[in-house]
Amino acid sequence: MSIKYAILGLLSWKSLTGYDIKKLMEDSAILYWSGNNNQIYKSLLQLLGDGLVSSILEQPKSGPSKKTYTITDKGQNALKDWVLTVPEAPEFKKAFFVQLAWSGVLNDEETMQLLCKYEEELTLQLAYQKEKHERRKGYPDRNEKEIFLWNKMAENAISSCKFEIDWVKSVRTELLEQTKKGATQT
Amino acid sequence: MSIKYAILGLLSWKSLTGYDIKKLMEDSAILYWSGNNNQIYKSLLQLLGDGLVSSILEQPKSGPSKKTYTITDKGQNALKDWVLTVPEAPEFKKAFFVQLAWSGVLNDEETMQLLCKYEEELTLQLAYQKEKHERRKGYPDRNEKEIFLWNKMAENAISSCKFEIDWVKSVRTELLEQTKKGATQT
DNA sequence: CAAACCATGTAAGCTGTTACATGATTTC
DNA sequence: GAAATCATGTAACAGCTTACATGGTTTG
Repeated sequence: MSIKYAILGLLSWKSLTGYDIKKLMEDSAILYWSGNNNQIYKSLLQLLGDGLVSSILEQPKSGPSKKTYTITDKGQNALKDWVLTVPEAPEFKKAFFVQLAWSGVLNDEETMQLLCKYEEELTLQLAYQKEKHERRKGYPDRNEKEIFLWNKMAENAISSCKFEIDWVKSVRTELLEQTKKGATQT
Repeated sequence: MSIKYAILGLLSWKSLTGYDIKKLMEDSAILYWSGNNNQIYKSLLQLLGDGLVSSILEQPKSGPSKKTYTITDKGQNALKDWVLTVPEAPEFKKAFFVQLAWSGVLNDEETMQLLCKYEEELTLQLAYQKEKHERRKGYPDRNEKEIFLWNKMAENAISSCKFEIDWVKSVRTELLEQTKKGATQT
């Protein structure tokens, strides 16, 4: 469950509440989880049970009570150990490809419309990623290297979208050419 | 559960057993599931319950008994309806980025080694994708459009790997330059 | 005074993986 | 005769999402 290490990483930057973590995850291009309560609050309890974080309950005079979590030395070590583990290859889950795979049941116009809709989704996604990158609010910037890597990763997210848009555009134009050729031949 | 439609799609091509489907999924770059029994056999039972497929139990004189599944008219319609639904944007789950995000705890050499290992994983992945594409055994090729699209999708899988490799290479060289600069300045 | 936000948590359910269980047949 | 393949299925569990439940505070 690498979400635990995502949380641990955020806490290595500064002490946070569950709610803070939720917000940071929602707004992050890199920490790709949805930021739902269930996972976050459960993970925090587990981290606490494992002694990787400690918590302080605060009861301000005004406002709701909150638990602030802080990483422990044991947590810092666990994080470093995990960071050094052999990385996994990325997972590209392109559900649309499953759809496109069976587009044999469609006519040319329907296929084109499907490709267009995919491009629209990607364009939305791209705008979303760019916005996240430009806001860039409330994220670690402890040193030059960290700033550099976070920027590079955000750029990667943006370029991945662009790459996919270019791909779908090329498929559309090539498909159009094929259709024309087929029409003139018959 | 889009795996049901992945299965339905395969059955729209030809009648298959659960075991056939398992093998096809394992070897496919597009149908990204692991091809585990649990999901496939359960999905087939559900599809049967919904009347989207029919099954015939065969008991050959030699060899194990097998159930061959065939798509029904209702199944064909359900597939086409699903293919025409609004596509989702792809999910890029790059677990490595979570690791790299907290590489602030590492020194420069450790960071470099981490990036190198990621590149190795990607290189393996690329070879795997290429091999899948070259074998290209036992997949639908009902018409020119279908062949074209399947090729384009396989190329996309390969190019996505290449894109990621290029990214990690550029990060490595830029990071090396920064380290040198920092070293000469101090 | 309604909507949005702060803040914590729980319940139910879907998706997906690894591993287990069984048994026949084919290949080396 | 051991290992791989064909063929079906189940059990246990990890991961993730939506929605529910509660209640105070701030903003428009």
